[in-house]
Amino acid sequence: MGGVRTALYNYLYARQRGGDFILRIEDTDSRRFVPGAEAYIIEALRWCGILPNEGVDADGKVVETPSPEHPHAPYRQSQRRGIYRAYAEQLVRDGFAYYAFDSSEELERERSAAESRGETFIYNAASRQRLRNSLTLSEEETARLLESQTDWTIRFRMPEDRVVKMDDLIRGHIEVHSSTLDDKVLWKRADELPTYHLANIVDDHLMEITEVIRGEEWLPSLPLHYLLYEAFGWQDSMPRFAHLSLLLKPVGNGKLSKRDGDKMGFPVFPLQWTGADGERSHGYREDGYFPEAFVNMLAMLGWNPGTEQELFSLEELVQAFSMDKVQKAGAKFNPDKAKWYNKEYLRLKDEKELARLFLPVLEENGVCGADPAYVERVVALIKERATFVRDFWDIAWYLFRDPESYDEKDAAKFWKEENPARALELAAHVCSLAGDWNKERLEAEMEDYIRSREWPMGKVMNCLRLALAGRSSGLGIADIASLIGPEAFRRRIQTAKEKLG
RNA sequence: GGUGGGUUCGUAUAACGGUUAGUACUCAGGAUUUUCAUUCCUGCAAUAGGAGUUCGAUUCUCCUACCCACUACCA
Repeated sequence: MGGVRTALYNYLYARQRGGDFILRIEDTDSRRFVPGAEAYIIEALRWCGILPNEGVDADGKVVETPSPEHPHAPYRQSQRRGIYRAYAEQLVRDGFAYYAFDSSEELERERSAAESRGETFIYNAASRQRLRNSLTLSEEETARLLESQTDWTIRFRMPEDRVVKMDDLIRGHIEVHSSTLDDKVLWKRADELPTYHLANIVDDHLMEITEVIRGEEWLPSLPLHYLLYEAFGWQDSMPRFAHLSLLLKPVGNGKLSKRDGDKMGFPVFPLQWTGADGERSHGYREDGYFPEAFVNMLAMLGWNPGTEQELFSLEELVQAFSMDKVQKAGAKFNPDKAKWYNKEYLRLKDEKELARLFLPVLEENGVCGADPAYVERVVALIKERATFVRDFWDIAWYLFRDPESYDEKDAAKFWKEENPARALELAAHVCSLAGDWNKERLEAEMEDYIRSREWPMGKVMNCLRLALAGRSSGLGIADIASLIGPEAFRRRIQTAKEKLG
């Protein structure tokens, strides 16, 4: 959800300003490769209608070289691995980076040693002079190690005493002192791949990125990114940054996690996702949410239009979106509001579309070959009672099949005294009516019949509903009768007479 | 621990330094209805705490508290 929201804000911002929304896959950690993840992202964006107009192809085709449709190809960093090393070495040459030969074990030792002293180990100006790197080793030794070892890295040489001044589109001006930052690894010899920081800056530059809208977890890296643009001499074309607050769990503290959804019964993924462990997580799509509702809900989580309008189409969002209305604080996700949005969108849909979506649900429940026109009439009557299309069945199953049993509580409450007899008499009268069985006429006839006899309307009607629908709650009797028609009406009355007595 | 970010009803949010602090969701009542649902009406409920600036602070400044993120050869 958080990822979709970030993508959405990027999309809205880009489209509003006539820019391009580019999908780039940042897969520089070979150990964390997840099969199917990229295809999942593409499909999720497509379901949401948040379409990148440049980037990896939707069909997963591998684009190797730039072309008019793919001016900045390739778009997977794993396919771009060849370009990063030269940039990293340029920084070494210019004195902004250096080769580091410390093994993970050595660094681990440093960390635990610092911890036992109640301090935190930090690889920067304060410690790099006593560690094994090209700044402390001789030129010959460095050359030898570069040649003989395969696990060295290139680290950024964080300035010792600088105040890094930054601007964020959402948070305004921010300052951080460089002494609190560390010498981040930029490139790893072991897998010939850059880390996020290097790859991101190089690619953003090469791809002519003008705005970076990303999650708040990146804010602490922003000074490093500023310094990298500076070291490359690209500060004039540096993109503008906006750091979005996180999506928080509905109750308690902390960011939204997969667990929260499982526990409270709401999806946290746009689409159903099956992890490597075979565990399946719910998706908004599979749970019956409309993509428009999902997107609308996400848009309003951390942004507001400044008006009281709550329902926005994607196009309206493109028009209305503005970065200065984006909230700085994290937003707790509210599953009830998500449902409310779906309900609103459901009633906005026309009957034809809803009937089409209802058909498979009917088939699942053994109703095959339903007449589309009939289903449309049903849907028109019940759509305001539902949140999801799948609710239709619970609401209106008795418009497709005869009840086989009767709710015991309802029967005990209504099927007593002289009311059943009256209901049956009324039913007989209705059956005797010749001509058109339309709702208005049936309603008027029944009302007249009951009123002229001074019967209790509710009690009699509920007996009829019990006979027709198997329970006392539901649609109006005239609605039910006009829909199921005289034949089914007679049959159900007869069955009720036999079964309920 | 350090650094950075954040803080208005339970939740999402609104409010040129001047409002009875508004709206939506949820919840509770009521009206309408042949029941249920819808719809409509009403209600509950908030500026984290403390200083300061000001005639006046939700809004500006500082301190405190609390929350979050980061602090990897992950992104």
